[in-house]
This record gives sequence, C-alpha cells and structure tokens, in this order.
Amino acid sequence: MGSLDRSLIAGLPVFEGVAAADLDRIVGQARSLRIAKDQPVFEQEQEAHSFFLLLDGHVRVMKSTPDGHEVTVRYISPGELMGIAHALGRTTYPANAIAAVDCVALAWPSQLWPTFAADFPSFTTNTYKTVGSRLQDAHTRVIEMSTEQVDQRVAHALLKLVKQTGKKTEEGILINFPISRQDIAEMTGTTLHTVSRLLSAWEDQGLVKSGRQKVTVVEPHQLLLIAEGRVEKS
Amino acid sequence: MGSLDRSLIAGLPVFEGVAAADLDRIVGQARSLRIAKDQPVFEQEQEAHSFFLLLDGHVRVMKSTPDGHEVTVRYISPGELMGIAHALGRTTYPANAIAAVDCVALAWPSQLWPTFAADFPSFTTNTYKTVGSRLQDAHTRVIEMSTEQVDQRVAHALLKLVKQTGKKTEEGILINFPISRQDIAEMTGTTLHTVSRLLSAWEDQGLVKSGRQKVTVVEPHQLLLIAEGRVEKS
DNA sequence: CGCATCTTTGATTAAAATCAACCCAAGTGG
DNA sequence: CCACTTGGGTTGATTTTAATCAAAGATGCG
Repeated sequence: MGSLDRSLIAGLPVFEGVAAADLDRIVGQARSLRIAKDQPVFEQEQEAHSFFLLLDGHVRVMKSTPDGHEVTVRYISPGELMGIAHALGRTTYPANAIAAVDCVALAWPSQLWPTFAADFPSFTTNTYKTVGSRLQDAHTRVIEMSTEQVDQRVAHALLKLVKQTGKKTEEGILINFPISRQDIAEMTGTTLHTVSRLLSAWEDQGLVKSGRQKVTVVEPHQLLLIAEGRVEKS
Repeated sequence: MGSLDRSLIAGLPVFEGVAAADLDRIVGQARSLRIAKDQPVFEQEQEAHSFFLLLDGHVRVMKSTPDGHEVTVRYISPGELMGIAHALGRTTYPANAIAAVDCVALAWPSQLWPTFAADFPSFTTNTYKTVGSRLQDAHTRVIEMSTEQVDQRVAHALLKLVKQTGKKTEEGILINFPISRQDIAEMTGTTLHTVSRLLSAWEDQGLVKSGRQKVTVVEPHQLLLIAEGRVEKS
C-alpha cells in the first residue's frame, strides 16, 4: 500500500507540467486496484464514485442499447484517464468499462475532482485536452459511419488499434490484446460475418495475419489505401 | 456599440452562477456581430481567434471530408457557445460554422479563455458541462449510426430538431429555420432521395407536413414510435 | 475428451444507394 | 410583368452492399 509513488505517473502526458510535489499529493490520494480480465471497472448508469488512470492493461469502453446492441466506444491504453464523468458535469458513468486483459489502475474518489481542478491547473488543462480529443474521435467516428463503406471502416479501426497498442513481431504489428471478430464489428457498426470475410480476404492478399482473437497487420500501408478507399475491391 | 449589457446574457445556462458584476466584465470584452444567412461564422482549420455565443438565429456546424462529403455535426441555437476550440486545447476550429439564417452573436478573443477560466469558475464548469453533453451527443450519434436503420435515424433527427427549435403552429410543430432534404441527409448519413421518400411516406400517413426547406411535425408521438423501431414499415 | 466460443463460408434477402427523369417554386433580369 | 434559370423536390427502375439465414469447422480450456 505504501508502494505508490510519483514515478508511477511522472512522465505521463496528463501530468505534464505538474510539479513533483503536486504529483506526490495526487498519488498520495489514489488507491491502486487490479481488475481481472472480463471484469468491469465501472458500469453504465452507476453512480460515478471514482475516476481512474489505467496503469497497465487495456479496457474496453462500451455502451449497451435498450434493444441489446453493444457499441464499443473506445479502448483505453495505459496512461489514459477513464471514468471522468465528474469533469463533464455528470454524476453517473455514461458507459461500461470492461478489462480486456488483467489490468492495474489508480482510482481517486470523484469528490476530489473539484479540488484537483483548482489546485493543479496543468492537470485540468491536460484533462480537457483529452476530452477534446475524445470529442474529435467521436466526430471522426460519425463521419466515418456516414461516408465510408464497411471495408474502409474496418481498415481504419485496425489501423487505429495498431497505432494505439501495436507491438512489433516478426510477422508484422500485433494488436496487443485479445480481440474477436465480434469486437471489431462492435467498433465499426457491422456484423462479425462481414468482419470475418474481410479479414479472410485480406489474409489471402497478405495484408494481415489473424487467428482466434488475434490480429496482426502485415502491410499497414496497403491497409491505409483500403481505409482511404483508394483501392478497388477484388 | 455601448449598447452591450449583461441583460443579453444573464439567465443563460452557461452563465448560471456567475455574479452580476462578473457578467458585466464578461460582456464588456465581447464584440457583437451579425452574420448574414449562408455566411460562415468560422471555418475548419482556420486559426481559432475567437469563441462565440449565439444570441439569435441558427448556425449549422459541419465537417467536410477530403473526398467532398459534408457531414453536419450539429445545429447551434440561441444561448449556446460555439467555436470553443481553445477550451479543448486546440488552436484551430475543427469544423465549419454557417449561418442557417441571419444571426447575431457575441465574440471574445480566444486569448481571453484562460483568464475567463481562472476568474469565473462557474462559467468554466458550465462550459465543460456543455462539452460533456456534446460528447454524449456524438456518442449517441455513433450508436444510432451503428444500430438503427435510416428511417429511425431520420425520425430521431427530426425529433431532436423539433425539441431544439420547434415552434408551435396550428398545423403542428415547425422546425424554425430553412432545412432541405439534403441537410437532413447530411445529419443522418443518408441521401436526399431516401429522406425525400421517407418524408413523402410520412406525409401520406399524416405524421408530418413538409414543403420547400420546411418541415412541420404533426404527430411527434407516432414519429417517436418510428424512431424507436416499434412500428412496421408499410 | 468434450464443450464453450470463435470463426468461416455459402446462399439468400433486404435495405438503401445510385441512376435517371421530371416537376415545381422562387427569384432575376430583360 | 413574364420568361428563364436555378435550386429544391419527387418518384421510378436498377444495382450494390452488407445483413441475415444457415451450417460446419477450428481452437482452446476445464
């Protein structure tokens, strides 16, 4: 318990410009927690008691609709904040957050937010930059859904994941957590069948290698051409 | 020019909790401007020199894609902020804003944002609430695009517009600015043809009345049933 | 080994885009 | 004041895309 110290968070973009002493104060009020694979970090509509910083692992943020559809909003990578409902004037979480793998996170009680905002202006500014870029992302998603065909959207999604969590292997760049066809479908507004067909076709063309809950991008540049619609479908 | 005073903005949700004296200071630094119909308030990628408060009229915020598609992000109604790129850590505007009708707005230089944020905490909080709800809206849009059919999305869009800007008439509730089939298509990710067919069908069923750049919703409740997919298509 | 979950692939269908005309209303300018 | 032009709008026919329906294969875990 006494093992939390500022080295955990120093150097993260969200804490850029925050003084070392302030980092200590911030970390001092956090509790650390581990979340097992497939367990929730927080749940849609729940009282937003805490906000979180993911230290290790990957978390999938998703919304469920009344009629049983699931839409994946984003994946959170280490170093990112999540559950910051309070910063946006909400008192409940807007989505479900599920650990995609075993995770480690820091958590602060939500009622600390106003204090943090007042005492650590750099942290506040950085947080709102994060919010700003998430708003951007969401708008980009809307535009993609409005103007692109599924193959472009799936290609974009894979490239985004590769950029966010890609790990070099000798075969190409691996998306570094278990991800199913269904998961990709939920990110792109399509069905697992269509995703499966696309991945099969791309595998035949040597653009990707994929297996059970595993995708490796072999030719990112080719995939980008598909994402931008600059290539004929075969 | 000396005619700007706090009565213009007192009572707006964004200024809730701000002291009267502070309102004076805020208004004192604004310049007021009028924007003629179809003229831009600001443009995508431009340096974000100012942020705005719409006093009167309606502004369409839209993004253009490289390949010539236009996607409408939202309509701004009187009392709402726009162009607050700076609050989100951006230095350029993320979208185009075009006056849908003749408009009146207040504008502040963007460099005032940090000062405002420091001096008027209620204003800051309220602004981030706005940002939060726009993030919500964007996610809702993504979910709608992922899980609903066009008729549901168009119905949802009409209901949203009606709620935002609806004006009671003896025929029903009129969307209070000129809006074409094409505009609705750009809000819902479909084509003007499909929108036209839907509106024609709904007109036959007596749910809406529509004409050139004009839509009146006659039976909001019926439209809601369509929006929620709880009604068979004829 | 057996069962849960994923994945693949074929056949069919449904939804909406695209292609193609044509109509109508509202300005504009001679 | 009227002809003409332009920007919407409607509607039919056709085509495309991707969902849905259906049935088997893999894969990996307990």
